[in-house]
Amino acid sequence: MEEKFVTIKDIAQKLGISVSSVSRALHNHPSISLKTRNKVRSMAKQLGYIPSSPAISFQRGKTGTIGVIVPKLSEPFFATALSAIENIATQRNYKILFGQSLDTEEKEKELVESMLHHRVEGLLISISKKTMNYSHLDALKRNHLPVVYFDCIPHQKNIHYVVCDLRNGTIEAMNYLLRKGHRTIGLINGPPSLFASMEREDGYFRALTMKRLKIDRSLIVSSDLSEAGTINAIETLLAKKKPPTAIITFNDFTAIYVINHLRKTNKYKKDLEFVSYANMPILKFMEYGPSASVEQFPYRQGEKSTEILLDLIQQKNVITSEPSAFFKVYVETQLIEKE
Amino acid sequence: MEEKFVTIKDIAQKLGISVSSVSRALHNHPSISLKTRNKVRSMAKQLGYIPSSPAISFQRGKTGTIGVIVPKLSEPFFATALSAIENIATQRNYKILFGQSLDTEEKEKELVESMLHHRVEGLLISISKKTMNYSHLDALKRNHLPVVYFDCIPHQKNIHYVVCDLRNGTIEAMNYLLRKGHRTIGLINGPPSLFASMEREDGYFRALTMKRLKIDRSLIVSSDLSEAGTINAIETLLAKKKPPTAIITFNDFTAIYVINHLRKTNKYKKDLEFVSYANMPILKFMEYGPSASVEQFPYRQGEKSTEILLDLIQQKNVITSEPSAFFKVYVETQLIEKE
DNA sequence: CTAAATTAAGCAAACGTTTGCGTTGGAAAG
DNA sequence: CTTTCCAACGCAAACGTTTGCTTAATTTAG
Repeated sequence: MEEKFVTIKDIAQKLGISVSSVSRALHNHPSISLKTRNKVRSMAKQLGYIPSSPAISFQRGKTGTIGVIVPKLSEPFFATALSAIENIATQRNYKILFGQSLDTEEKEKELVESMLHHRVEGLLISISKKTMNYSHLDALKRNHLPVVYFDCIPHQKNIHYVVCDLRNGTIEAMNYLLRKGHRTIGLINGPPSLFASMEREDGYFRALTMKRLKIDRSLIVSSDLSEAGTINAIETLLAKKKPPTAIITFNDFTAIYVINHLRKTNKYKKDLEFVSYANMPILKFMEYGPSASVEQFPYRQGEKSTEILLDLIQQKNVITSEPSAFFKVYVETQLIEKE
Repeated sequence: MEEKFVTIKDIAQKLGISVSSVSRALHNHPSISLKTRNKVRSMAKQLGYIPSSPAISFQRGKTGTIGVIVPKLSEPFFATALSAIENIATQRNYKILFGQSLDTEEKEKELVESMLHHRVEGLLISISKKTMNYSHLDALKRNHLPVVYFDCIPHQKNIHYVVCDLRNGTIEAMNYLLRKGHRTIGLINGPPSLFASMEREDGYFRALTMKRLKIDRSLIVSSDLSEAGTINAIETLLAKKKPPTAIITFNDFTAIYVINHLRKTNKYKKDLEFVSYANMPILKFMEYGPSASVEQFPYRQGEKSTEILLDLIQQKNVITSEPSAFFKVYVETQLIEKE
């Protein structure tokens, strides 16, 4: 009744040969005759032998797994990214150990530790938005573990990362609105602490500077990205003596919150235009939504970061005296206009 | 330069004591004096010791991981479910090994095998929609691996599963439409091979039977769930001499495809009512969408199935002669009406 | 003051697999 | 008939950790 897994030892015993021969037979080692090889194979099948990855990992010192840490999987961006990560990893015979930080520094720390315990061969991280202290990430460097950050990256030197070029994305978005004649453009940004917020703001300024237009800082308001916080933000903007005629919002949902609020309070005007980020697929079916959205290609980001990570792992397995170069990949955004 | 992980052997050597003492010291074993215990702890910290999970897993024959296989993570349902799975698993000190079948039987087979290799202690599977042959699942039974299926389950006896009660969900949806006066209700279903399709159909019939209304089988059409296939389906329905006044669609996206198509071809009528399944959060912000949607609680399904699985794993570790009972959990759906 | 009990530690086996090296037996070469 | 060579296989160590059993030193009891 007590089920135990069959080992090569069992096969060896049944066949009256040594374990090393069994091991070699299963790996098609040339020094094993075809006859025994076949005997071993059929006995393995008969007994239902399943090789033990833990034992193999242990003995070779390699686990064949990479760790992935994201804030929250229920965010479509990360779900899509993880989907891509799994695809690439599987293609290259790696398995995924997965964890979510839920945007807390503590859980992120625990996860990183746990990944180290499990001897993942590399780590893909999109860091928590609340992470201020990077000491747990330093531990990774000490252990020379290949790490690639994506989307949400720490403010550190000498790291590999893959991100969207949101600054340029924002410039594109601004140019789109400027081209359509808007001259008073609002920006409902995320929390100022976020790197993503800084990039949007930066792009916003750049676009105006490039066109030699003057900058009104009060057109930038910050939201905590909740529905209530966003409604607050839009009210602030519209209360201005000269309210914006177009607004860039932190993401699609932010835009939708705003538009929904305006419609409910009868303040909605068809000529108030919105541009947001993320380009959710559902967007093109929405009657009242942003007229354009900045596509961030989560799938590509996942793919690219995984490829880099796996390359780094491979590279690590060959001796090299070269000082390592650091990859900084910027995935081009694309402004998707609603037909 | 060649970084090797510090082992308890290293600690033992530095301190001139045995490895067993180090191991016990780190586990606060009573037969180790406080003095050596402290010496060991500080030396471990100083050398940067990180316990090797692979070694521990190997030696104890337990990996502390569960496997999760879903068709596609980019589907929000599975992303949300996996999010819940990870939460529960982490709470109970289990790690997640993750893979996607991409709705192909072959990949699913490979994944199941790989999970067996990795000696996961249990498996959570939502099977591929194209899986017809269950031989790879039988292998799991042979190895007495606890398995809980969720959402998409195989047509087999003696398995544990967690699903939504879509039959009742459909009855609820039907009653909602009947209450609103509709008497000719269409059903755009998914592929007939899907269990989920059968349940919808079953509920559809039941609802009509319960109200002693007559059944018109031609009001049920099947779609491959692509946009084109769905458009085909709606056209079939509307071409009838007595077209439906309300339609239940396989999911939210199906409904949206249909509505979008009707609006584009100027066939949209306000009184043609839609009810769908999934209740995507964005739905309540859509001007033209289903007027109600069947919430399937992916998060709860993920939670529940993980809890059951972990309980099964624990149970397995205590000797029991009782024949195992099989859990069949039906998560109640809820019809969410648009305000 | 000896015997028993207790405390603190060490020894060694075990987990499943891989792999360098050693050992056979027989065939080919001399 | 030796010697050499090769094919085919076995031996044993190693990977890092845990744990049952043993041992040594110290304390307590009688």
